[in-house]
Amino acid sequence: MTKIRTRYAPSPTGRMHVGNLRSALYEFLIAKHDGGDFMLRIEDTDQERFVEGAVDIIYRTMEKTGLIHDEGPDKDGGYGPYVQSERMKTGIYMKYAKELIEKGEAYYCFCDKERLASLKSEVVEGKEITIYDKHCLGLSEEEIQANLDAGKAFVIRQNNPTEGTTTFHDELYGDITVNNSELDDMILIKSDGYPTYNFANVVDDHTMNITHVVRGNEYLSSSPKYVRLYEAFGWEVPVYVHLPLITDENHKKLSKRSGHSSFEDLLEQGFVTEAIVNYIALLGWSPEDNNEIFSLQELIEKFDYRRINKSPSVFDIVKLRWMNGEYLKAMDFDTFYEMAEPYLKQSLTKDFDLKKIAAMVKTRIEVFPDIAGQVDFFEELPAYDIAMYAHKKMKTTTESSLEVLKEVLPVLEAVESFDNDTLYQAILKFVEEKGCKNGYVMWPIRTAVSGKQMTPAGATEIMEILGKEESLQRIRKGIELLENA
RNA sequence: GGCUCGUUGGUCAAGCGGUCAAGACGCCGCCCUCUCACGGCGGAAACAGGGGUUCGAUUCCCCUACGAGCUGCCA
Repeated sequence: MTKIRTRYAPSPTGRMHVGNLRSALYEFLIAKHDGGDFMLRIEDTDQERFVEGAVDIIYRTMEKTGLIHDEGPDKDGGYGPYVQSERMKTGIYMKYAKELIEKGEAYYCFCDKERLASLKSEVVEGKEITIYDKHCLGLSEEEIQANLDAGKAFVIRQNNPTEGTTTFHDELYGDITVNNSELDDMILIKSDGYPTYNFANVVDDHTMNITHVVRGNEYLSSSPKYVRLYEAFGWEVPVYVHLPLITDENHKKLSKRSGHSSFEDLLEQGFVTEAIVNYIALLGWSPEDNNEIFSLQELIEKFDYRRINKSPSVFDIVKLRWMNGEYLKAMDFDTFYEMAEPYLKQSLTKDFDLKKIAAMVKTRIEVFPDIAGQVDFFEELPAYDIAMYAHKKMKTTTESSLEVLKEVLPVLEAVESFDNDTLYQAILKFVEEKGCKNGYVMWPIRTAVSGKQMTPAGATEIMEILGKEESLQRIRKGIELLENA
């Protein structure tokens, strides 16, 4: 059995789309699960869509997610160059295109835009559909040469048969057969001399010895044309694995509009890399057991591409949030703190013990930006409705709260050390003397010092953070509010 | 329009002829508890429809419906 070689072949057109990231992940996993090689190839044949800096994004993302390639532009494995624009300079695409012309599998086409536009076309859903009529296939050698000599712009098109059928095999979808009459004579070499994706992809995959071509489902219906190319060359057809699409909640191809279509979007929204990778791995694939939390290493061990689902899956940001929360809970505290600190500092400018606050918040947030809404009250007591003092389950009312607050204030003033334990013990003692439930006095205190319905900690922990002066002041403020009611 | 693919709870997803049709997220309830969260327990919720094949179909075949993708000198 030959060693598996897969490749991730992105176009540097901007951010890393999660669909592309998942392709890269699966390509990586398929190779690594089998001890194979994973390579990176940059497909920059479209100069118009090329975005400055996009290549760096690709490198950075691969490194951050741990999808380390064995070969690539920066790691020559003997199959370089690994950037298509550089490969083009070697003349490789033109050479192979001419080989196909000689075999009668491709031909020069000198048709200009006007002629193409005049072709019988149909407009469906705002898109114009034309099928090339093989007009230039009828050109004689002399005519072609004359055009070439005159420096006339040309493209090279694949010459597909108009009869019969073509079948190709996909590991997931099985055999797929199409009528050759459906096959358009797609362009192999563009008029600017660059190869199209379709052609460069085939030439590169073959010359780079790729054994498993793993790519998005959007290529499924054009795969027969690729297979024809392999066959025209007399090359061995690689193993194809087409991946199901990832869609948004409206079941449409995940687009920028969703707001979370790229890896960078997700990082900006406070997700951690490991959780993103984990979640994405599970979009379209599931392990044999019921586990859901996997490190990259575990994924490598467990990944079996035969278990990839065929149907498209919806990217569920809610579940990703849950999973991110799981990662945050499992994270060791120091790492968590390091990541949380910038968010804490954004909300808290006073001299608080941020580590203690971070610890409170760790099991209560799903993504870092959630921190703000959890800790805002430390910074400043919000304006609140005194109706909050009445809580059915705690059996408190505004009246009882006022009474409790007034009674407990001296107790708190008398506490020698204003820390959680001491405060808790002091209040417990008060509760015992009063003969009521804990919540009956804790609830009013917590409400007074936080001004919030819910807080990431109990009354005593909050007071410890706030300090004696601020805490007592907030309680007095509560008493004042209740008295004026 | 044509071609290709897909269709199990709201979402992810197991299942690969015989199951009371797993599990997870979310939702609801209960417990724990100084609120919330965490954690624990429980609940509601699905095989798109119609024909076959078969002793028996979620599973195999066909049709319909719906959805998606492709139909670019974009990938």
